[in-house]
Amino acid sequence: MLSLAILGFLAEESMHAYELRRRISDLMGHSRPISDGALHPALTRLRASGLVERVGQTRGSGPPRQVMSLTDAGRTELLRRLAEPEETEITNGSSFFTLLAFLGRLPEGDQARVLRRRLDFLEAPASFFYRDGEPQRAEDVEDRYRRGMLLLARASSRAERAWLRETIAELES
Amino acid sequence: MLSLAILGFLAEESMHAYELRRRISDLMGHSRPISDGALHPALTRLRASGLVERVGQTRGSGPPRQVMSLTDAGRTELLRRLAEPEETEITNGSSFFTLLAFLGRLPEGDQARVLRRRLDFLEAPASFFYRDGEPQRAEDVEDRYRRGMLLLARASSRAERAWLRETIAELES
DNA sequence: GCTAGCATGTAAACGGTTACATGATTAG
DNA sequence: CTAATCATGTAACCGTTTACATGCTAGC
Repeated sequence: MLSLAILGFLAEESMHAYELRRRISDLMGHSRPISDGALHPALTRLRASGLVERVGQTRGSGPPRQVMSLTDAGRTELLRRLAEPEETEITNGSSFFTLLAFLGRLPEGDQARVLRRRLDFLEAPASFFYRDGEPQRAEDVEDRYRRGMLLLARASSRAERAWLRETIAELES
Repeated sequence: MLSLAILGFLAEESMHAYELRRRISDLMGHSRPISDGALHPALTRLRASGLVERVGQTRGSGPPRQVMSLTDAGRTELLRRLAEPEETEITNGSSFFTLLAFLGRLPEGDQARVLRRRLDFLEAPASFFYRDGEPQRAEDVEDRYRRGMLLLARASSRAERAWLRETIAELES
């Protein structure tokens, strides 16, 4: 998920690790900035796989500013990961949102295919708060907070489904 | 987060690790069941801290069925963690939802205090998609998917804030 | 002169996933 | 009889957090 965000942002333009960290934090919004202990090792792994390159701009003293860029292999890998997301990247809300942020880089047909996978998942009965095959009715949940969770989760799901249908329709027109 | 869910469910009743796993998966809904490699070590840690006890029901052969129960220390710790959640448990949506599932165990005054913390967080300008101190307008976001993310995140936030205000008002009446 | 923000990195500890290993019980 | 589900656990691997360590630059 972090590596996808790195590839995605570097596809837009080359930048320092520090700038990358700022953008990734902005994207996730809410939760606190990702740590250096996550970012730097992730970049090291991506460099080791040949997906990311870096060029040091030496300064008078101290460590040189390192500009990170995507290699051709990195660009290919980004498109592959966007076009053929793993099951958990469809299933897990925050992973899917990371994917969405860069989906515009794909050809429109591929975009629609990914959106449809997410829609199918959200429409599947197993997806949300079913009990014995029947959708659980909010009134049947005694606890106020469990009821609240159910209502909020359903409202989000409904809004996302509406947006997905609309966007798929736009892409197909 | 996993340990909180374990303490919360065991406060309702004693049960096997297997049943615990089923309930935790149901609670999180969408994403796949938590793995044994997460659950068993978590239970071992909770036992080591004296928060959970287990009693083996020996069977003819094979490993005995282990019934897990909360100790008094475990009950105290659960209430403490619910009443004084850490910043990330307020900030991170899915952590907060785990907390919510067991919030009803707290005295109502404490419940309201926790809900207000979450509401304050959601109302803070830093919370969602601000740009240079100004709320970012959806029309200004060129990319269709970034715009969608913004709209969906705002809709969820609005719904949750409404529910929080309503619930806090109910608790205070 | 100092503080906040810019900038890069390492190491230990922690917790989760995946894979492995085993066996009982229940329903078709 | 056999597949699915119930049931418990370990070990290797992986990525994240937290803490540590360093130094530049711009504004007050």
